[in-house]
Amino acid sequence: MSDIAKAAGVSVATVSNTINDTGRMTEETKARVKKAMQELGFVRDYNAAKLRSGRSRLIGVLVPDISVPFYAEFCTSLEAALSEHGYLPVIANVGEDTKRQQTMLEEVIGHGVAGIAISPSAGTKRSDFEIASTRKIPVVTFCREIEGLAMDYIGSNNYQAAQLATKHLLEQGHRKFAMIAGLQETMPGRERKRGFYDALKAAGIPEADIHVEVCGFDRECGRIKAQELISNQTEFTALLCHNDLVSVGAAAELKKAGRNIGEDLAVVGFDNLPEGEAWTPALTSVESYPRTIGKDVANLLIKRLDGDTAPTMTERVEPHLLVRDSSRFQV
Amino acid sequence: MSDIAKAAGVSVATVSNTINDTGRMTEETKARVKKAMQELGFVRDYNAAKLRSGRSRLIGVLVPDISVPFYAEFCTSLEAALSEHGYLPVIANVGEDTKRQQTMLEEVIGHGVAGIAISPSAGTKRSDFEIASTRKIPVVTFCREIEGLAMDYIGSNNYQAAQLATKHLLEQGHRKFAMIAGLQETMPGRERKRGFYDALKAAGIPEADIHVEVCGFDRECGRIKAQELISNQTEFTALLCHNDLVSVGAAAELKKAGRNIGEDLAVVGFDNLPEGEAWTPALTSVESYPRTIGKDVANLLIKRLDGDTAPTMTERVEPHLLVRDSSRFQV
DNA sequence: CTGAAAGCGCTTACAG
DNA sequence: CTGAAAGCGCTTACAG
Repeated sequence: MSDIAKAAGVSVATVSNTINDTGRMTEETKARVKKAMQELGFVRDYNAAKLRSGRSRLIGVLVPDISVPFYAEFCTSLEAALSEHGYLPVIANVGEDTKRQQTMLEEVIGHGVAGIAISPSAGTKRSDFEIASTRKIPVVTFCREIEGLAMDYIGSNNYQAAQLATKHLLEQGHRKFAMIAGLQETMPGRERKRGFYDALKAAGIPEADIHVEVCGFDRECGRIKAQELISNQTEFTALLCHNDLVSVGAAAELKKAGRNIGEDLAVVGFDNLPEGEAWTPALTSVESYPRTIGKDVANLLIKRLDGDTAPTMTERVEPHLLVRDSSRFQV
Repeated sequence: MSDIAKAAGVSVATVSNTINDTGRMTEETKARVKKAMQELGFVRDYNAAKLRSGRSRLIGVLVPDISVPFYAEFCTSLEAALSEHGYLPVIANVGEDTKRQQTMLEEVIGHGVAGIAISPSAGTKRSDFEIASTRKIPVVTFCREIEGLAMDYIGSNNYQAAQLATKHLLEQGHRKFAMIAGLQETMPGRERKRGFYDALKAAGIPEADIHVEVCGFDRECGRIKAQELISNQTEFTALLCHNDLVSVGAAAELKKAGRNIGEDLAVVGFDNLPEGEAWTPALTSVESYPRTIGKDVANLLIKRLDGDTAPTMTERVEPHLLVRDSSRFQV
């Protein structure tokens, strides 16, 4: 910076003022400085700036696994919104591990991020974020709502999503239900199951006709749980799965076992993955809008960084049911 | 750091030496310092460290779009390998825009990254990387090989992949071919087309029985080009598509038009997307190993950062054909 | 084995 | 409107 100050015949303070456009100098001076920057190929050092000013343009993003389509979509949308405001994401995959989450939180703070977006691992406690709050680094949580955390949160309304799906199945005339629910240690796992259950109870479906299996989040566990349903000869005409990955796995097993999906068996999932739509029959799904969530998380974070001190907010994005051939028929 | 020096009754130099484990002090001193760090909740400031030492633990990652499954897988694997060595990725989506690529390159360098992994946009020139080479920041390119760039490159062997797929189709007895090729401004677009074409010429297939359409990379353009093939009444029993997204789009149109995929028409794609496998019939695909590429890029970058000055290297990961129902039949 | 001090590249009161 | 100087939190020769 002193090089370019020399070249332009001004002081370094003037160079800094030009870069940050504090508007304290004449257009003529600015132009001269900018010309020198061009010629010398100047690239501002954000690190040094942050060291002095305390302000940073990096945002820490902690997700379980960015290769999961939901998070990939989320990150793309978050990155786009951040970059519009001059911010850049530092992304870390933390899996389902609170230890690693703590390490990466520290790591990302060590790198001087201005704010943090995090989908907290199951078992996260309020105190895990002390390291950020001490430093007044705003944190926005998403997707995994943790009870009693009292922090900014944006995610889809999982309870409502499950109710939508279940009511649809009831409307199609189903009376015997099964669900392959996700990990009950996570909020989406619990909420989707609760929505399913509540909708059935409200419709007067007896316990005996509601069967729930619990598993993880992938195709493989859909397959395994479907096999169990088959070998236990559980009776059901409607199957709700925690997400479309589980749906695809379960549907494949059920098809193999001779069930006609879309004719005598309805299968419904969540998250609207292309994979479910590509299936034959196309699988009904509840869209949960990862792109909306990504954009909203970015904007909330930026608002907080701009000094917004409005009370902690919780936003639950409204889901949308996409009825496809796997559940369109009437029983 | 001076606080913890005071607490431990040592100088800041000793604290720094403890953190960086330069091994210059007694275990006893180290223990005392570490205790003070714990108690005061010390988090090292990488920015300040980088400012003084010039060393950084951030890696810039520039991809077209992280929500494309191939790149999502790539990034997960890259991140895992980087984080094993204490590095963290700063990720930017640059689309297909060399202007934005230049901006983000500068941005990422401004944030003090130690190295850069980039899938260069079509039209990237050697001089676009001057900004990095001037600063001696190692750059590893991937997926998009740019001719005459003379830089480290890791990607899949697209030519070989297309040959694998085409030879398979020849072996199944096909004699009339169509291809929906990807953008010819990109190396994968050109190489997959060239591999297809060369394999057919080598087998003595006449020009008249080779039909090539060129489009983008998504389902929609697969759909559009398939419609064109149908309305032009192009004759073919084997269709090769630039990737599985295109395959799915094209296959859907062809099915609608009454073609029996897997019986009188073979469809083959690339990248082994779950979506293609979920299709009925399951679509044959060539796996191109994004996770291997991600890991290798990370390791090469780290080698370069460790001072490896071996000549520029090019690695082309060998592809693998996955034959599924869409092309298993004999003509 | 440990400490005092300079300096990395910026920003920011403060003075003029 | 512009400049001189201090200081952000580290690392690193250098001295002891």
